[in-house]
Amino acid sequence: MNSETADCARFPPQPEEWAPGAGRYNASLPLRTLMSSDPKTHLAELLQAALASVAPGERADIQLERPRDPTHGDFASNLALQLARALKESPRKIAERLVRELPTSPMVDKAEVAGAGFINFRLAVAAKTDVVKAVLARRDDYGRGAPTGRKVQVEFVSANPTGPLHVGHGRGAAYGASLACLLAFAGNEVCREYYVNDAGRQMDILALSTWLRYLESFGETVPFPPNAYQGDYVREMAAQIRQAHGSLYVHPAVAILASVPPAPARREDGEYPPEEKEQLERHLDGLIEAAKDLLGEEWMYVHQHALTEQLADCREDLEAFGVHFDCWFSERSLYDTGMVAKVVAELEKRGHIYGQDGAKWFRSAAFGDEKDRVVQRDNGSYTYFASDIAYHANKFERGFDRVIDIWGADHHGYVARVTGALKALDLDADRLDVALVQFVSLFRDGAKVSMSTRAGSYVTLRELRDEVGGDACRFFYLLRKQDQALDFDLTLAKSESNDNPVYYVQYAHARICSVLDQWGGKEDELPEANLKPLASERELGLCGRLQSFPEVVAQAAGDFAPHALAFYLRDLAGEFHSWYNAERLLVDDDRQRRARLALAVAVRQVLRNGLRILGVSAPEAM
RNA sequence: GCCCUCGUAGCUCAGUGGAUAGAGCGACCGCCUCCUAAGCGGUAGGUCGCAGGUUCGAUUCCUGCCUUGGGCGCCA
Repeated sequence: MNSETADCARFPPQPEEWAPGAGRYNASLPLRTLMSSDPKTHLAELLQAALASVAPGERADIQLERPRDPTHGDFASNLALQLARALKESPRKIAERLVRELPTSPMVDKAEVAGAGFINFRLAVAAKTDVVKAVLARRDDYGRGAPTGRKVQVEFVSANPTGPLHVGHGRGAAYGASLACLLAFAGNEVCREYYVNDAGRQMDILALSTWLRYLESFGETVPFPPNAYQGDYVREMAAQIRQAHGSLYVHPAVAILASVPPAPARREDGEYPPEEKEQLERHLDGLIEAAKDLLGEEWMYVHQHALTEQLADCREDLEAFGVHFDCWFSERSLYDTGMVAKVVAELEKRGHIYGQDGAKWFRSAAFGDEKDRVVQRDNGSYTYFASDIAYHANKFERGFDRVIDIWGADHHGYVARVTGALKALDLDADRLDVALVQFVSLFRDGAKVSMSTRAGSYVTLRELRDEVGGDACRFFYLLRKQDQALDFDLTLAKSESNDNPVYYVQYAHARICSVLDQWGGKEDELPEANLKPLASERELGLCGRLQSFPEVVAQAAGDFAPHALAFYLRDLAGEFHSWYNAERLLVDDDRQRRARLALAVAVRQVLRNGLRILGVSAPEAM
């Protein structure tokens, strides 16, 4: 025991010693809470006690961090620096007094004042190695947060079911799935939802595209609009319909075009001036109207077929990517149940709607948006915004404590209007979080892969998975904060080499499995191993890393930041590899061998728990 | 033009109101008769965009400027 703490012999402290009546510290706190087995919590309690003694009545947010520099101990607190102003005393002096008043603890080897007034703690060896037992006891649950009782909804991907998912959707999928899993692991009840935009114009365009391809196959060729869906999957759906129903839906091309505004002359480069673009849109809408008129009830068959087909494809794609949803929520159902009309009426009742130019406008500017927005057009149809309000109102009705929307960054202009609408409806907009996912650029051999949705030349998620594999996809997507643009290096993700960070982490897991195989002993005896032999700097460092896993989980969940977990796993794997190279695990000495294997198994467990949250597999051999 | 976002090592990126700002890749020098070299050790590499301000302390917070990307439809 260090001389600075030698005079601090009152342990356990008597409550009245560190909890004066005027103090805010809870004197009735049971003593055993001072004996938290988690070192960080324990240190915070010790500091709280010292604070109550040094500065009765003073309240402070006890912060403990793990210093990067090992000479700064295992934990450091800036408590004295925080108090300097209030106490009008130098931080170092306060720190010295705090250290003097610190209750002694078997978990603390040394507490010393350093630098500007930091208090550096060095833990007793046993306090570090005990984490191995905790990990081996809780196994798959190590790091799991206590149930919060909170219901959280994460809505993500929600791509229009009008074609294959592309690499941008893949990022949203990887982020959303990992975030949902992370939030669940942190103790929340999580519902994963996909909002299906099955009511809008885009779906009509897809149905029209399919029908036009179908007609083509019968020789009834209507020039295919450049702003319709170009992909081959449209032809496939057309062929399916033809196979199932023959010529049932055929109408003469001339009859279709009769009432439709003409399209502008075709431009091979696909670049149309603004007025021609508008003309194209009018032409497309005309075709949709004509299709609806001619097909009548049968239009809905084509529409439904396209929707079902694309949704199934999308779902299959996501499942193969390890992304699952608890709920697929239909936009159309919001219209069918009258929810959209109801919510607009409700806004109207509250005086937040006014009419102008024949349309209904919501006063979103009064609720933090840049300007007011139309919710119902002059032709009586509702805007996408209207159904979005209804959808969010519905989410809140379902009783989630927290609603998280994961949107493409190009939707960021919608955040203000949606939160505005919630406020206007007297709903607690603070319960809504919108996480914006930035764009993805693919790089192959250092060169950017050009993608254009317009030209239909985008790389699909499926192609990406086929090329680099699901694990590398998930990991690479998560290696970058979601609100930052991502450069996805295909060459690196594909390389089965030491350059590839996903293999780096997985390899650590496989290595441990391999060592255990060679050991051939009984793994279930390891939790009882005596951990005394764990004493090297690397071993104790690894213990500290394992100890911080629950903190990393909690922090990452709070920040909606699964990438923090990916970085943690890379660090953990790195520390393991260093240890593995420096020291043999399968040493002759049985006691030491068991201690090391116990630590290795604990590392493997944490790698597994972390990888599972990220949706990456933990292979036993590579 | 207005709003938001970004700027950290050659490259790709973490990070934080506090101690000497980190990792991976690339470069250079080493390590397999030994538990998987998909690994490890070491060296080099920085005015944390620029200028002010708040603070005991700013790469972190605030303001301005420059820069990156995005948003500003009765589109979805």
